[in-house]
Amino acid sequence: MAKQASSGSRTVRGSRTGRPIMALLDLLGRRWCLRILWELRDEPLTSRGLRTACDEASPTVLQARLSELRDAGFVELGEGGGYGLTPLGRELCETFMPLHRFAERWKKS
Amino acid sequence: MAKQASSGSRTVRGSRTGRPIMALLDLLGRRWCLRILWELRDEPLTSRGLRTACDEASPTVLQARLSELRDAGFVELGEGGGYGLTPLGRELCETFMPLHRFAERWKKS
DNA sequence: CCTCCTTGCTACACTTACTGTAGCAACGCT
DNA sequence: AGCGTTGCTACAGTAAGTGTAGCAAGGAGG
Repeated sequence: MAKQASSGSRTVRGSRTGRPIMALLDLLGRRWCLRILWELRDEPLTSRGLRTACDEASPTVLQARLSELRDAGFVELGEGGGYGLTPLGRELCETFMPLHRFAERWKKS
Repeated sequence: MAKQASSGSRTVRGSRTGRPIMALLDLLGRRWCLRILWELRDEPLTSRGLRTACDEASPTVLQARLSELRDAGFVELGEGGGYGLTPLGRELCETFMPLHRFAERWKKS
């Protein structure tokens, strides 16, 4: 799995059109990505804490997603350890908050 | 790939907790899922039109995602052909609209 | 009727992505 | 020194996605 060194030119699947929304949809559409952002929504977690929160997902993917999310500038690793959202990441997470309500209504269908 | 017959008990990865938000995050986190919803945002598309819009993604996955999205009640197949969003799906799509703006700002980082 | 084109959809071999388990070096604590 | 964390990685096995080809059904026009 190739890692992006810079956040400038993201080589993401299905979006060589240059439209940033495509790059974002692609990034968010990777496994555990949305979940990670969701679990970090209100407090930083250690890598292992995150793994627990994410239903014991494989550390391989989790680490990969965390790298991608860090490259994207949504997540950062605190000095004393533990992953947390950057201001940008928090902003993105806010966008998803309506999903919670939607999901509750959706269940009842 | 197992299809869910009912939308009642979704057996989705990483969310056997019963929390519908987890099921939703899992569903949306599958490849091309967000993109499909995005491409259908303002008009129905035929299966081939959708494929074109989705950067010539494999029809196998596209068809799989469409089945899942139909089971979830977000997408429907019109009588004269062509996939479109259901009212519920449209509602979900509205939730993502702020992403567009966010993505534009994100690009500039 | 017959061809032609489009519809939704599927088969299948190939490649990539993810899983699950184990384990690493580095740091702090007692 | 001996623990118990931390972030992170290796690697074999399995699941998921890709790419190409092609199906049956339906409509349009000859």
